[in-house]
Amino acid sequence: MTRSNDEVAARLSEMAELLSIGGGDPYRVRAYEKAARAVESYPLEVDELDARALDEIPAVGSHIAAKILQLASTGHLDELDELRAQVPAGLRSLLGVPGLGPKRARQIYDELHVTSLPELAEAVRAEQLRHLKGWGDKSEAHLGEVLRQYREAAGRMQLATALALAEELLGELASVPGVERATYAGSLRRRCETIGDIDLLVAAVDPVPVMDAFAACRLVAEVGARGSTKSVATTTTGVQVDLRVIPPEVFGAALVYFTGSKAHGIHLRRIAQRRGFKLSEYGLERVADGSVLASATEEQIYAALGLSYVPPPLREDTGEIEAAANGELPELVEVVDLRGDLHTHTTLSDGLATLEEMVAAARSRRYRYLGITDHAPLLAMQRVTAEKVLDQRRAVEALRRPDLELLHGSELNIQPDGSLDWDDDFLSGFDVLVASVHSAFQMSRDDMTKRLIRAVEHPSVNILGHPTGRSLGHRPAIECDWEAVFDAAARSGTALEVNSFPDRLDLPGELARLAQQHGAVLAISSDAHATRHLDHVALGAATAQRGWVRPDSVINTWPIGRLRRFLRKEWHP
DNA sequence: GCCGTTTTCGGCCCGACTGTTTTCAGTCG
Repeated sequence: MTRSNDEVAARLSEMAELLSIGGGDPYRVRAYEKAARAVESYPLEVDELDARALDEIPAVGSHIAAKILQLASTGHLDELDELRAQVPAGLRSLLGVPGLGPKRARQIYDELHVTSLPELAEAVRAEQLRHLKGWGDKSEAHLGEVLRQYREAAGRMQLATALALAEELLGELASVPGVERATYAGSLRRRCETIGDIDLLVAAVDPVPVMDAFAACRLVAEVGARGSTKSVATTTTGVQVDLRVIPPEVFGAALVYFTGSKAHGIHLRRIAQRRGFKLSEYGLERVADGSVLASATEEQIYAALGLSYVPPPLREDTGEIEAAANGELPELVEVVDLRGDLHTHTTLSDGLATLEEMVAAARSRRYRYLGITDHAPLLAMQRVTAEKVLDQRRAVEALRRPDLELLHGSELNIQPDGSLDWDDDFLSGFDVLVASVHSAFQMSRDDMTKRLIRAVEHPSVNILGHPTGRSLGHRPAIECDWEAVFDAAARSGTALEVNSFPDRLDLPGELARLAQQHGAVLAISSDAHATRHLDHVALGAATAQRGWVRPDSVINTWPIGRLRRFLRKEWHP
């Protein structure tokens, strides 16, 4: 929530939600939703724009422009304040529950006076919902299951949210006099897909000015506990942040300790113990005489334990310590290795940027190639037709330049039986095809496996898009025999996507690792629906790192010639 | 509330799925 656009978009979304609960004009609700999305992904800072510049934003007209101006100058919105007064606080949180829309949220409030998630869970337990009109025991039981999953995810934020928050705080702490280093540790540094709380580490001789600056940070709402080396704060967005101030000479040891994971740390300490050492957050010591072997840097500590340096995303005790001992850690793919992006959208389907804008953004990232893969017709909410797609292909041809290869493609929909949009002849006309599951997520494991294998084996399909279909904190992964799918992908020269969208990160790291072990290749893609979304590949690359993925396993690190041969299926493992 | 080779009003994303119904309402993507 550091960008003004994110804050404005959040207010516009809240307007939409409150209007929908209040039973307002659904088209007006949608107008606010669309405007929120457009603002969120707009490349310029909206609080620096005047009325005319705001009108340039798609889906923002004169009314919403005026509201953004009011927000920018006063920090609040009259109409939103009025709506908040009309709709009970807490009722909004019910809309976040999958399966509960405005109508049912309103119904539950009106008839059962439920205004919060705990009250909703209680109503489910008391079997009150099944008596409401349109409800039965099945829908009530289903809601109970959804609520259970929802509770498990609660209190954790997405990786991207935590990164932005941590970087903002570190920016303020790094400029405090006496600070030698400032970084984040914990699950955030390991690039876990969701983050519970944020751990910050600062190297400084005197902790007092650092703690003072921390308490004064714009994003810090209150400091709950403060000791001599540690402060615990809550941010304005309700996130817990632990700050530890460490003497510079033991910073490396502290970084190892607080980066974890717990299992990785235990394993390291066991190795230290066997060698007659003791490892703690203060350093690696010889037990016999208390002499310090290493403490200032992580590299020194791993080296003193006879290990090569273990990158944080690998520190889960899933074999990385053994590999480090044998000098067999993999070279990991990095975001700078990516030469292009093979899954992006434009205004032809549900993207917010035009083809020309996406191409310009790819060029400014110095990509060598870009795949344009708008949705195909079976995703009914879009209005894509074969004619529009062919028009787009001509537009792509016209934009071709030697510095940036454009690949014309589509994101197809895998039907329950594994079939795809369009016939084989039409499909063979594309340069790159992503095939994804967008519907019927609940199938038996066997049927789902057959469905995915049929799509993966289609001669024109190049990439299986967001394979598990999960939405973090919202929808679980589909049930499937992944090893069978990965084997089929390896055989047929189809890549598995590591989708970089913050609420997907799909494949997850552990499945990406399994895919690579089965000889399949991967594609790290942004799934960008706006120019700024292209940056999300940093999250995808981090997720791939957690899966031990090497650069050579990722098709969009390859030069264009090799990539084109792969896309034409002229590639054999 | 937005938007316009259907232009300043009257459209606006539409088909599938689920669970409840007996013809449909609500939700989702």
